[in-house]
Amino acid sequence: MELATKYSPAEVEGKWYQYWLDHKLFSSKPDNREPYTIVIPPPNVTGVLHMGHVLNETIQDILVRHARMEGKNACWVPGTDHASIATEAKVVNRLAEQGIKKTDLTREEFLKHAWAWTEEHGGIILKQLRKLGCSCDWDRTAFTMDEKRSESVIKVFCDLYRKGLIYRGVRMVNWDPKALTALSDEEVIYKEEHTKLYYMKYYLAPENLDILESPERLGEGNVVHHDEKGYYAVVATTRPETIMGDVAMCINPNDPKNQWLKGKKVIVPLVNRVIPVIEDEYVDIEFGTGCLKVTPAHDVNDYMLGEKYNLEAIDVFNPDGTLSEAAQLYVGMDRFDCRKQISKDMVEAGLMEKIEDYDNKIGCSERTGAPIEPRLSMQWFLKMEHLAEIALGPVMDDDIKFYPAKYKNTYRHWLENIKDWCISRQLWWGHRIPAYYLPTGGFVVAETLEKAVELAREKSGNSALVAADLRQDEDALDTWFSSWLWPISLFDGINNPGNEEIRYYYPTADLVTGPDIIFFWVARMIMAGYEYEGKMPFRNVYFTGIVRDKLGRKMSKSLGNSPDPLDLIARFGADGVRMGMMLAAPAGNDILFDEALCEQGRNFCNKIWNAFRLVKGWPVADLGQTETDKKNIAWMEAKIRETGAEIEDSFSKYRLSEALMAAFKLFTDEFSGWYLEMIKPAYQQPIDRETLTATLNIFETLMKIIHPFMPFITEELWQALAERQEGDSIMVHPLKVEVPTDADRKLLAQYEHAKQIISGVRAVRNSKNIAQKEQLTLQVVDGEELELAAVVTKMANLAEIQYVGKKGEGSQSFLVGTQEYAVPLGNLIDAEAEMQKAEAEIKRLEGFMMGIQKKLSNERFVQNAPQQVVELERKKLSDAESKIAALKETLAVLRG
RNA sequence: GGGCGCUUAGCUCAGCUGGUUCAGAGCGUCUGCCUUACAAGCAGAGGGUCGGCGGUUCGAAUCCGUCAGCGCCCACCA
Repeated sequence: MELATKYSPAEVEGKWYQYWLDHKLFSSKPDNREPYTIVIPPPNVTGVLHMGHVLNETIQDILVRHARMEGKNACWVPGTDHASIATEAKVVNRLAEQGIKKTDLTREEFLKHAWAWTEEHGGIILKQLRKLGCSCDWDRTAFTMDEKRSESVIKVFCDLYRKGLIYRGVRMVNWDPKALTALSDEEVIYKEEHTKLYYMKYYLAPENLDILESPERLGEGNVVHHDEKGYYAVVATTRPETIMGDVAMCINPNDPKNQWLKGKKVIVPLVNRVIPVIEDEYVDIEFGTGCLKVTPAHDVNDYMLGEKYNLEAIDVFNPDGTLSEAAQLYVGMDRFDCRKQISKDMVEAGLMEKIEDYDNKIGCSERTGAPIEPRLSMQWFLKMEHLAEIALGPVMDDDIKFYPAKYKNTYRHWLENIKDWCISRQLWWGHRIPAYYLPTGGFVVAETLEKAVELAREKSGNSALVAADLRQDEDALDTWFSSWLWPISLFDGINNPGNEEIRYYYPTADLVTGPDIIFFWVARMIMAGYEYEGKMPFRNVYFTGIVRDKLGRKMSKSLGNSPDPLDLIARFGADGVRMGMMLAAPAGNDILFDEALCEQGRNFCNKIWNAFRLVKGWPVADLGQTETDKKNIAWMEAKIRETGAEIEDSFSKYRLSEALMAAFKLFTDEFSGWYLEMIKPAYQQPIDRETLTATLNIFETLMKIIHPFMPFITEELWQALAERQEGDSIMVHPLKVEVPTDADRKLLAQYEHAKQIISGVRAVRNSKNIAQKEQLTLQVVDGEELELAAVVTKMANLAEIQYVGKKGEGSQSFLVGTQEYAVPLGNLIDAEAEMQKAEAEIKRLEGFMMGIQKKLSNERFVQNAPQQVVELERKKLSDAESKIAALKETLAVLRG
């Protein structure tokens, strides 16, 4: 069999993925093995694969495949999220392109379009995951809006309603004027913006003017403004367009500047409405002028004041952010246009005291980016107190472990300050709220229309009531109201409590996700988990970082710095991309992604490939095995146990990049660089059968170790290493994890010493420009016989090893530990340079010794430090002494 | 305004509860090699007073304080 010198992933990856699918190798059914479960964070159904997914899904696949190689029953459940607001926005946009307005459609018509869009684009991303090698159990593919999941959501809503945890009411919510829906607090992101602070004049009402005939009588500290038109207070605001909704002015009762305003009335500029001055300590005396305009309909704090002082709320905006009839002025104008206009009008009318630059934080919709409008509206809420309570302890007590643990703080802070969750959205794409309004007023909540009718009859006492009399709530539920059930609903635990699957797979093992959705999703899944299963939804949460480019910038379409994952896979292979991504991904940090890392991944594949070519290319013969090769094999096996233990340790800490690096070095350095070179037969000479067999076994073990990271090439080579049955796969042959023994450690140390001798000889070669082919002599100076003489001879290409009392003239020496070795080179030696080197080294060692001597002569050190440490220092000292002695001898020889 | 985290080689990072010659790894760089597995490779080498200052200690990259720079999260100052 002729093999190409370069590995070509394209020919290999598709073939094996199909093979895995054909033989259902990712499929999982409950059995008596230990389960290992991961539920995928469902990507948006209409999304496409980006680098963030590559990171996230690669990590999950590594964990799943690793568990599978441990012999666990690994189950990775895939699926997609309906992403209500994002998808609805996309559908609305597409309809707009066709000249169709959403408002022209009925709910049913719109949903038809939305489903069509979902069918068309849905699942693309799942197909892309296959290119990456993800070993999901595709038969379990779910969708947050499929039948089972929808049923679960509705059931949970009804249950929470009956428990009294869900209520409906008019509240101040975050309104997205672009998407025309309410949002939860978590969907609002704050952006720093340069805005203006407007100082507006609120004239004193005429009936109060008499009191101010002699303002100086009001006492010290009052700041009273007046101009030709009269006396006025100044209000600073960032939102002049809301003055039409002003119903009061508020001052702090302890504010000396504004004592004169107590009990007075002022006139809203332009609007000319007379409003009272109220007093509340909420007002910050230092900010602006200490006068606050109160607009209960358009600010959360003003709303609170309104509640407290029983003020009217005048809503001056339409849902889309234009001025409403209630505003009376600027009706129909957009809120931001209105701001400009009103500012201009007030300046012209002499009602503006001044305008200052001001940096402000503006709340914006996470999805549409539109600035949020605080708005009073009727919404559905979920009470969070109880749920927060049951979700806090398990994380703080590490029943659920967070990696990195620092997110525990974030989590706690959120839960301890949690507010009720606004779960209704004024959208059509989503789970429709199962509340039904009665013709006579009031509503019932029920899983089905039939049940609703029943309840409605009871409630109204009208037994003639039929389905057509009921009107279902128009709103849909927040997407996260379905996502939070995901680990349960995937195993149908809501509809079918205690079924075999939920009992077997739940709690799941690991959740891999970004810290940006810790509140949206992670925390809420924990709540739902304890509320509905009485157990955690997952035992560990691995928070990934954000994928950035190598300059540390976030990847974004506008910057054009986000590579297309499929393109990367085409160029480097999926294994190469997976490795590149993982090398860049230390746990918990942001990922600075660089294509060069995929190159390293590709190169590693090539390395593995060529090692395979070498081993497979050797002719075999029954020659009998040498003792040296037996020992070489034992060493390699010990090395595998040693590194294997390290890798397992890294896995247990979720330090996957470290595990991968260890596997990489094991294969490249130890196996390819040392072991294969040690056992390699001379050119065109056969290898003995025993050594070859052992080597193939070692190769197979290495493939298993690497498999979780690079599934394709390891399957390809595993299949080629021996005759395999159709349907067999590397992934159903678990890797036995063994622990290194004391004998292993002894052997490893022996080889380590030998490797250093070999490196020493190579360094001599390098410094003297001696060709690799030229055989050298090695002298062991005043030392014992080398245990691995044969290995050293072969690897360093020696003609002979001599044991000498003193090294001869014209040789270059080096130390391994305290043992001196020399390579005779005749006239190649530059005595002068050698002497200089030796002298420099002596000087360094003497300095080193002085430090230790100082330490050892310090009585407090000798007394206080552990005996072990003191001993070590003494050994360092004696080692240094003997090294210096050897070097001095070298000098003596060089001097002749 | 609160809270958290980070700063170690040119780059990206590891160094756990202070003590092995502890200052490390990968990549990059430099030098020499197209040595019949692999130039997508091999061999070798150079490179950091562990952000600054102060403290605790026999001993600090590691613990404490402080300053500087960077980042993240939370919060109703209009």
